[in-house]
Amino acid sequence: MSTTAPVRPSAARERILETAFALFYAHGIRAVGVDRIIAESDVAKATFYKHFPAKDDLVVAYLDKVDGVWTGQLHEAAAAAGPDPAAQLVGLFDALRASCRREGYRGCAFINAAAESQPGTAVHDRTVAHKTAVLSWVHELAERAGARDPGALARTLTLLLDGGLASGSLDASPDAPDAAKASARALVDVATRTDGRG
Amino acid sequence: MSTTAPVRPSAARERILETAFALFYAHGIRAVGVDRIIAESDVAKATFYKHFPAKDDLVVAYLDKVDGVWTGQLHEAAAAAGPDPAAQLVGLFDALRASCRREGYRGCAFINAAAESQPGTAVHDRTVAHKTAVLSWVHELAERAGARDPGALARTLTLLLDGGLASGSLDASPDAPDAAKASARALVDVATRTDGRG
DNA sequence: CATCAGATAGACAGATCTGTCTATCGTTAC
DNA sequence: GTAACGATAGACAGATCTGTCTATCTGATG
Repeated sequence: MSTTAPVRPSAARERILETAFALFYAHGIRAVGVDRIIAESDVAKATFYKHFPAKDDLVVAYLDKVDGVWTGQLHEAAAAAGPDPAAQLVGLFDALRASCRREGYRGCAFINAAAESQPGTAVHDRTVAHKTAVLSWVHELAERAGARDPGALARTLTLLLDGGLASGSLDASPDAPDAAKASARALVDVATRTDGRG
Repeated sequence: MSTTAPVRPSAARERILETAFALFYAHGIRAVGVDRIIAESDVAKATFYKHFPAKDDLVVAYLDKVDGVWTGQLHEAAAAAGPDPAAQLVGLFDALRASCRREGYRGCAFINAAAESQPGTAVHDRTVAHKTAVLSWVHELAERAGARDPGALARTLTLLLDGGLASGSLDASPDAPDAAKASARALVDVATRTDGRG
């Protein structure tokens, strides 16, 4: 029993973060007060402010958590497409489809957070950092796929991805992710063709 | 002088809407209180609530205004590309580039509003209505361009557009709109090619 | 047993938010 | 001139928000 003691990142903190994860995403950041998070995570107010001195600290931690989850899904979807980098560039769009189909889907948490924050703040910076990381990961994939212009291909694919994420919650029809994937396939194909007909 | 009397949509109302337009877009909807709008538009509180019984009514009017402006820019950019519908489908992306370059650009007002509202509310519905209208306009253009699958092409192009709008404010580099336009050209080309090689 | 860190409950302060209400002032129309 | 209307200034209510603080409890470690 005492074996797992050293690794205990505070159950209360974990509960707060879990509650914030659900509430911030479902209702927006400003719409959810710390009082509600405190109540729903069964935590004392002093405990909350001990772990997160200000609400924005919690928001950044929330974005860190979303980053971990979403990046993981992206990588898994890419890996599931097999070893070929070009196929992975297409396969990652399966993560988009899965997300959009999820109950309570409400768009990209980062774009949403950016909509509620100002440039120069820690929250906004965290959003930019996430988008930059995704772009550079796709870029690397595009390079390994042998794209003629990996930068342009990566840019286009992330645009499609962001568009799908953003409009996925504004659109009843579920064909947006499919359209995104189909276009991604066409664009990857054109960008990696070697016969010069691209 | 009495000639223009019948058409006087209240100067105070216009001032309120103008102020809301600037503040809501720059700071987000929840971040701007009605008190601030009242103060900066030099209007009495009773006047404000006479024209907009609740804040949400002003938000919807704000989105109406944005819709008018943005749709106009979109149509103008398309028209500037000439009479060919296929060229217009590509040309409309010039509106994206112009928007992203504008000082104080902070993404798509509709996506931002959706991030701060709940499905089922008037504000959220207004956002969906805008996106639907843009999609059907692009769809019509795609049909006139003779696309094999106008629905798929329209969907893809609006995804690119939304992606550009959403990430335009999260990205220091200004090449996103150019990449979107280049991809749009490639996709339109493939979708309207008649030699069956698409 | 003693100590100390982390958690708890909740009062409190100060700001801010939406929305209501009263009382007054000009201007226009009849 | 007078009635009606739009606008003004600003007090007010009631809720909610972030953040602080005190006092107490619990459980593990020395």
